Amino acid sequence: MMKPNYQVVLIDGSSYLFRAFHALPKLMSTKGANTGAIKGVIAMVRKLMADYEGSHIAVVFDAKGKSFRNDIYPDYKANREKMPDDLREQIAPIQEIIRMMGLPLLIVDGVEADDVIGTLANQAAEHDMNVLISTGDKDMAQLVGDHVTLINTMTDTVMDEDGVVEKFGVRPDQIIDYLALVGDTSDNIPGVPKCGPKTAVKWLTQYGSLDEVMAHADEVGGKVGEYLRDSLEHLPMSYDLARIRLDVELPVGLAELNPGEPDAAGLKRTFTEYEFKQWADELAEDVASEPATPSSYETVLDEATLEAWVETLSAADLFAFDTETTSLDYVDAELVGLSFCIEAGKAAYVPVAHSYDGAPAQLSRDKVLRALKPILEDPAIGLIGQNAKYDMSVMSKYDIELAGLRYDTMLESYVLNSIASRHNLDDLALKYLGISTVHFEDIAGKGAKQVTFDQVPLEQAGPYAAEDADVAMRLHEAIWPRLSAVPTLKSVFEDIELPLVPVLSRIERNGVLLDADLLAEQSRALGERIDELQREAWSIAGEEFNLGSPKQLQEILFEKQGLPVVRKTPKGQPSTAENVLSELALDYPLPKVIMEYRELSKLKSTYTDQLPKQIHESTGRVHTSYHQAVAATGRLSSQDPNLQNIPIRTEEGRKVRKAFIAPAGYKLIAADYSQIELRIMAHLSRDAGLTTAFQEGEDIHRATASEVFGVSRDNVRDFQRRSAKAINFGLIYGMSAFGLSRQLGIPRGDAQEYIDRYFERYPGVREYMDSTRKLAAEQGFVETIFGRRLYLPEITASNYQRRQAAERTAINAPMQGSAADIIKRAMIAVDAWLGEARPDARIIMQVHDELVLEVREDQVDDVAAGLKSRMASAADLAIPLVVDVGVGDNWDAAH
DNA sequence: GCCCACCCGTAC
DNA sequence: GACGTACGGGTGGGCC
Repeated sequence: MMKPNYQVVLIDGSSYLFRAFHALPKLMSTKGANTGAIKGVIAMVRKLMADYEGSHIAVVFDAKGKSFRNDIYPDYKANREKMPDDLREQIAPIQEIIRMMGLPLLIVDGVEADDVIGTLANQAAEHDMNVLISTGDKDMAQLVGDHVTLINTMTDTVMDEDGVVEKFGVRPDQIIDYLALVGDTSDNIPGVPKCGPKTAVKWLTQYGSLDEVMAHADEVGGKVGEYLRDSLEHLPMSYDLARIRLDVELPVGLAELNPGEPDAAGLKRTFTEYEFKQWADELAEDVASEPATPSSYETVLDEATLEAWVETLSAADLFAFDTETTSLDYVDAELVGLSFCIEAGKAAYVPVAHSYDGAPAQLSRDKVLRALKPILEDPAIGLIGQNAKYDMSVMSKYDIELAGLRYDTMLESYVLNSIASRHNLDDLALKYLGISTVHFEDIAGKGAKQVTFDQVPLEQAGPYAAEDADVAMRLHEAIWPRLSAVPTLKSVFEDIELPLVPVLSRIERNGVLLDADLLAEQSRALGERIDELQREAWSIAGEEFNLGSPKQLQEILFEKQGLPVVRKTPKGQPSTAENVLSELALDYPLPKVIMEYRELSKLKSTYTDQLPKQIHESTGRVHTSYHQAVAATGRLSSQDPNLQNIPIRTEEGRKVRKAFIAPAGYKLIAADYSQIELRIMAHLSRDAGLTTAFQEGEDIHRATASEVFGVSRDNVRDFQRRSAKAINFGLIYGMSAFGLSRQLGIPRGDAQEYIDRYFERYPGVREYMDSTRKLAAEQGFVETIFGRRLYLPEITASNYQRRQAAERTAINAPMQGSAADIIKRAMIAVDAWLGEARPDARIIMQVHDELVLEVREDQVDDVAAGLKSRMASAADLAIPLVVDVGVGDNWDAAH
């Protein structure tokens, strides 16, 4: 597409400031300066300068302090949160750099950036000049017209008049009306309640303008019609607030908005200071910036082309690889096509099973796989994937074991910064490459209309699939240098996360055998008891209601029966949570019934009803998905079904585990780390008392109770041990006296006393906690024993609550994360040991501190011993790691 | 019927 | 509000 000629380019610096800050990864220079937003904003400005060289150009920022809109409406932007400090400190450097780049920088008191841009655009349009406004702010759509176009430089999307209609459903000249009706929570502009985008468009389409909508307010039916009539009074004000001014007084004219000579030395100094190495280097060598790599995507339909690609890939050291299939579920997924990228911009899609009407002839799947198998199974040819576990699982169905996996961009992003973003391809592409990719839903549809990939026409499927591989390649190139620059992160990636991928793929594919008949019987029994409880509850309440509805229950308990409100939910509703009910149960009959009802209906709906449905017909087993890039601390998570929250604490719940069984001739072995997080706390803090207790193999809660309550080990009472246990767990979670008092049902003062005495007896722990908080605040992250990082952007938040939450995470993450690192290392070691030498023993589950294996009976002793020793030696700590091992015909029995 | 927020509860 | 990390079911409201 030809770029129209824009004589004027106006950049909305303020809108990008916030978006860059929130959307891009937080960066910090080694001197501790936050630089993520600086880099993001400057990158965009540079790009615009390069793309529109020769135009009048200006960068506009909001002025500090209030604008004229506050005079119209004192609450304008009133509920906006204070700007985070780590963003505020980046504003001055950004503006300084823009000045040094020689760009006109406009900040006008009393008005906002929007109004300055509106005024300049208006002046330019009057002179028949074409204006490009670079902004991330949707409100600017009202300025679009013959001469004015918007571009979002973060997503590279351009919006002209048709684009506005497409995005909003109304014309640019209706945007102010639209904004007035919808309102804006972030600016605190009131609209019409319950009137969202859809309703606003409907009205404006029908009546044409806000004035006409207001004139016909009486015709609008329903609840929302009432709201509209209630809003008539303030709507003109909302319109006025949303309206960008086109006539503000400016200190400079259009003609003066020309780029001047950049201050190269200043830029070099500044870029170096903030460690924007590439930009600094460019200045030195004065190298013209490289043009973006043009993309060349190919859809492979004939043997000769396939052969050419086979040759290229065979000779490659590294290429990116992706599969397209019929399902997100790796068990059911059938291969539809494969894509490869040999270098950024150069990729191919090989379709093998597109079967829509009129699909062109494709190479047969067998033939293609036969040609590719030697490449994919060659450990010397490196592969880059994005969530490669999925591709690995799919390919294994076709008897191809991916052998050369070197990089997985999802895991690279996760290890680099686990919380900065979601780690899917589309989000990463936007974040690290600044490009908006074709989304699956764009070509396959969504909801009920979604089709499987084999039904997507090749014209769309080819570029989409090739792009996936291309983007994986580019992402790797963008992320890896940053990841490998930190040795501990590089090692977490290379020694833990990447080797874990094939292990997890195997565990998932192994699956777990369930006794469906037993679960059905449990469901039946639970159903009976649930019916009884429901009748009982109705009889006590004197009316029928839905026991599963907290809303209805709250009415019955607190309004009709007049029970005291113990605690409220965050939304201000009287809480009916378990601990509230158990308190009320002391004095009233209904809560106890509800409690049992809740317990049993949870078991039935979540477990005994649900699990049998998840058994795959093809394997007769359930196959969970372990997610490796979800939990911020480094833990795995498990989904569809979640096998990491199967009940164990109550007798009733525990029965579910009897349905997790070993096949005939096999046993289950369950091995779990004993007190691993407390042991890690002992290791990290090197507290003498704690260390000794573990070294001598004491019951740690008993030992703690003995210290805290000043009694001998033999005289620890039951409640003392229970309290000590609560303290120990609380420590891991960064607990407060309030939390402990609530947990134990004791006065807060007593809880504080326990905590004080704990720290007296274990001073090393207190020092560790203090230094961890301090270090977290200084460096902005905490680390596990193996150097995995968790960033804590809110550790310096001015909001007390948020800061406290970040501090608790800072305490918890090194322990939880180190435990995760350790069991991951153990999984890799155990998997390697089992390898091909022990085909009748396999890992089938991981539950954070526990591994479950399925082992042929005659090998149980050997495997149990090997498992135990490998888990125990997965880390070398100051105290021993203890592993408890159990064997049984089912998971319950194996404990 | 689909989507989402909310409440609640399960695990470690 | 007050103890960290997850996943998921049911309800109920809004929307199409």
